[in-house]
Amino acid sequence: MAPVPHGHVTLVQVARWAGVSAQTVSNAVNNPERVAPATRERILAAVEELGYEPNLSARALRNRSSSLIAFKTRPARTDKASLLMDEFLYALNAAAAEAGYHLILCHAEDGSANEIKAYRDLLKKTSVDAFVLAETHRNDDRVSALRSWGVPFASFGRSWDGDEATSWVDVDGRAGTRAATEHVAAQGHCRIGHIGWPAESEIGSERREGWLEGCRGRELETDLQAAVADTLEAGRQAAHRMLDSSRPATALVCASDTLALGVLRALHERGLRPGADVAVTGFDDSPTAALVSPGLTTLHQPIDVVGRQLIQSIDNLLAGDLRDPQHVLLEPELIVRGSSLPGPPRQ
Amino acid sequence: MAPVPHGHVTLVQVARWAGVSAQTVSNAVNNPERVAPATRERILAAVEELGYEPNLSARALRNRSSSLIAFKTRPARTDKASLLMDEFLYALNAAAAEAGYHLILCHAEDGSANEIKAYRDLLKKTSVDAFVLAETHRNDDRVSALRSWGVPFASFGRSWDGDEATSWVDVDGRAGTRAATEHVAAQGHCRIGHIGWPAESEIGSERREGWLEGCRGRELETDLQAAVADTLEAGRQAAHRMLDSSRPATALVCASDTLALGVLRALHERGLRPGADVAVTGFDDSPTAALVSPGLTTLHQPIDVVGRQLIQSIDNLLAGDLRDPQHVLLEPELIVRGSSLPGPPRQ
DNA sequence: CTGTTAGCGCTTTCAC
DNA sequence: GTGAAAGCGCTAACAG
Repeated sequence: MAPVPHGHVTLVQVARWAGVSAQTVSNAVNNPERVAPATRERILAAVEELGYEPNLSARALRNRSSSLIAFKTRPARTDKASLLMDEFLYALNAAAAEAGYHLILCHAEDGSANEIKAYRDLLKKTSVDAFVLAETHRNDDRVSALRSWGVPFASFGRSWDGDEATSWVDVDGRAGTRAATEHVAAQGHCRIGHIGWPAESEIGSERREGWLEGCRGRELETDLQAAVADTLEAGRQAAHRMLDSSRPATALVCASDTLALGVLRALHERGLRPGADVAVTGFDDSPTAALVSPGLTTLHQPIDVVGRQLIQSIDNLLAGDLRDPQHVLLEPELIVRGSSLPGPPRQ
Repeated sequence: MAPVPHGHVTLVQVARWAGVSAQTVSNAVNNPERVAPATRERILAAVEELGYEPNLSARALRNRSSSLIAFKTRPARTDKASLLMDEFLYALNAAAAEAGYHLILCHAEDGSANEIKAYRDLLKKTSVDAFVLAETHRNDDRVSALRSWGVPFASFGRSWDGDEATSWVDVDGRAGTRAATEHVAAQGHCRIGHIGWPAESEIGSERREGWLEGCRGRELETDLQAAVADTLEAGRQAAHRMLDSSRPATALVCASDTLALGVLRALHERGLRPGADVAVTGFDDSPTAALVSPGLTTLHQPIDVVGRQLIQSIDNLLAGDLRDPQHVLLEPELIVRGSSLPGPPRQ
C-alpha cells in the first residue's frame, strides 16, 4: 500500500509559496540569523499562512534526534494511597510540551533486566533523545546502562551512589519528616514515635533521619521506632505496639500516608481520637489524606517543580552542557490537618 | 552539527551480512511469505545476530505511519479519590506495547479547543496512527474533529451521541450501581437513597438509572435522591439531608467513592456506624476505599480489559476494518467491604 | 523469488 | 545570504 496523501504542509510547499528554496525555509525556521530579515519575514509569514509544522520523523531520520523523551510507566499500586506518579506524569508531560518535547511511554515487566532491554529496544527503534527515570535506588542498573550507552537522562530521585555525573531532582524527605516532627513537638508532644520502612530503602532512611534530627533537636527520646513494610496493616500493628509501650507514644510520625492510615485505624480500634489523643502525620499528601476524618497532616511534594526541573536538566544535557549536571533538592510542604492538632477536629 | 554515528544496525548491514539486497531483508521482516524459506531463515538469523531493530522514524517517513498512539494526559484531580486514570494509562500502555505500538502523550490546557489544536499539531508533526480518548461526553468536539480528519480513534467511554461509527469501550455504570443497590437490599435495607451527579453527566445518569432499576425491582421507594457535585463535602451534606428525613435512609448508594467518603464523614459526625447503622457504597474502587475503616464497598472497573480492548479496536481500525466498529460494555465488579455489611466491621 | 530505482521531508555540507 | 546536491533508513513499484 502506497503512502496516502496526507495534506501536511512540507518545507518545499512553503518554499514555493515564499519563492525561495527549501533550504532557506529550513534556515529561517531553525537558524533565523542566517537569513536576511526581509526573506525571513516573508518565509515566516508563509509558514504561518500555510500552517506548516516540521515533520518530526524526517527530522529524526536526518538528525538522529526526535525531541522524544521516554518514561517507563509502572503499575499503580492499589495498596498505596499515593497519586504521586499520576501527578508526576502530568507535570512532566506539561513541562515537556512547553519545552517542545514529547513524552513517549515505555513498558516493561518488572525487573531491571526487562526494563533495560525495553530501553535498548526503544533507542534502536526510535531515536529518543533522553530518558527520565523514577524511583532510583542504590546500584541502579538502569543508571549504569544508560550511562554506558551515552544516553542523556535525568532522574526523579537522587543518585544514591554518590554519582555526581547524574542530573537529578528529588524531594528532601529528611527535611520534611523533621518539619513534621517539630510540628508535633510544638504541640507539646514528648513521646514521638516513628513508623518507617526498612533500612534497605534509601528514601525510608532519609525520612527516619529527619525524625531523629527533629527529636534530638528538642532532646526527645528516640526509642519508639519501627521499620515495616509500606502497608496499612503494618502501620496499624506498629501503632498498637507503640501505644502498648509502658510509656506510650503520644505522637506518631510516619514515612507514608499508607502507614499513617494504618495508625488511624489502630487509634479507631482503641477508641482514641487522632489529634486530640494522639497526633499522626503521614507523607505524600495523597488524596486520601484530605478525605479521611479528621484530615491527615502530611507532606506535599512540589511535583510540578520536579517535572519542570527534570525537563530543564534534560534540555541542558541535550544542549551539550554535559559538564554541569544539576542536583536539585526540593523541600516538601507540611500540610497541617486535624490529625496532628489538639483541638476538636474540624476537617 | 552532523548526525553522529549511532551504532544502530540498518537494513543494509543486515543485507550485506546475509548476502541479499536491502529490499529482501525488508520483505523477510514485513512480508515473510514473499521470501523463499531458506533465504528468509538466513536473513532472520542475521537480524537476530546483529540485533537489528527497524528504525521507526524512517518507516514513519516512508509509510506515513508511526505505530504511535496518542493519549492526552489530564491533571490528577487531588480532590478525587480515584486512581483510575493512573491505572488506565498503565493498562493502555501495556496493551499497546504488546501489540507493537507506543504511546505518545499529548498535552493541552483545559478546553476542547486547545485539545483539538494539540491533536492537530501532533498529527502534523509526528504521523501518529491513532488517538485514544477518555471521558467522552455528549457533543464531544474531539470526536467530530478526529472524524473530520479521518484519523482512527477509540474512546474509553461510549459515544453518547448514538454515534455508531465510533469504537468505544466502557464500563456499565448502570449495571454496577444496580448490583450495589441489590446488594444492600439483600442486607434487608428498604430505605435506599442515592447520591449522584447532576443530570448533565451522562455517566451520572447511567449510575442513577442503575439505582432506580435496583429499587424498582424490589418495589422500594425512590424518593431519596440527590444530584450534587463530585466532592466529599457535597456527599457529606447530602447524607445529612437524607438522614434528617422523616423516614431516613438506612442505605446510601453513591455514584463515586468521593461522595461515599463524604457520607462516611457525615455518619461519623452523627455517631452512626457505617455498615451496622447505615450501609454505604461507592464507585471506582479507589485506594482510599480499601484504606478507610471500615472498608468501603464499591465497584471495581476492569481497567486492564478496557486497555486491551481499546488497543484491539485501534488495531482493527488500522488494519482497515473500518466497517465494524467495536462497542464493548464491561461489567464492573462489586467489592463488598465493611461499609455495607451489618456485622461488626472486620476490615 | 529477488534486485534496482526512487523518494518520503528534512538538514548539513559546499558552491555561488 | 541563498541554492543545489546528497543522504538519513526504509519500503512500494516495477523489472528481471
